Amino acid sequence: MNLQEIYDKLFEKYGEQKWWPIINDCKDENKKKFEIIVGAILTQNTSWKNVEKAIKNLYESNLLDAKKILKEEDKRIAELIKPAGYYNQKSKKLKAAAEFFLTLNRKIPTREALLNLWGVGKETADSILLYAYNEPFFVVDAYTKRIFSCIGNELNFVEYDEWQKFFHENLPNDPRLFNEFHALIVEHCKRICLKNKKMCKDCFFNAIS
DNA sequence: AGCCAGGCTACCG
DNA sequence: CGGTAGCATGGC
Repeated sequence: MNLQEIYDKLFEKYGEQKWWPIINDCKDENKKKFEIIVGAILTQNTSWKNVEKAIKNLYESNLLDAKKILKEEDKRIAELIKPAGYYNQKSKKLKAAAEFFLTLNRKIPTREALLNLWGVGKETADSILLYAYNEPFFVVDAYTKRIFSCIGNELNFVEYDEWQKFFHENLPNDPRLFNEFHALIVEHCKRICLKNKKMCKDCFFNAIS
């Protein structure tokens, strides 16, 4: 199975995922981008359910806004994002990202600039580029590694960039496809491709790969 | 009760 | 350098 076939199977099974944004509708592109950046940071090693609560708290305190985040005290932000875990670190990360976002002045950030931000590593940088800016960067996370270590060509790259290169070289350069593909991978891993392998018997890739 | 979640940084040898 | 402890909540 090639990547396109794997994508088609997942899409057939789970359909369109519609990840972001969860609060702001599409009226204000700038706010939408910032919400996605906040989500990308808050979800680091954390279940999305908890992140949703944190984002909702920020929204209800009128803090889903770069300028307002910057002015607020770390302690207050930490309190609001508590459900997302690591709240002391993440409140600092949000401030660093808010400051960066404002200096962008509505331009698209480079991957290098994002990686220079404290609190942003490769996966978060690529998530921001792909989901907020619609730039064609394939997001590689623990789920991606788990599923592709198992199905298809049983990939076993070590470095993040090697994983990403494989997807970039074997898929059309289409951000919309990258976006949906990553979301579908996550969905399949939440339901079937578990760490404890308890659901492998129900994996529809078994019969194929 | 213990493991896991849409990682990253700092520090250690 | 490569490896790993620390960060922290909530769901199952």
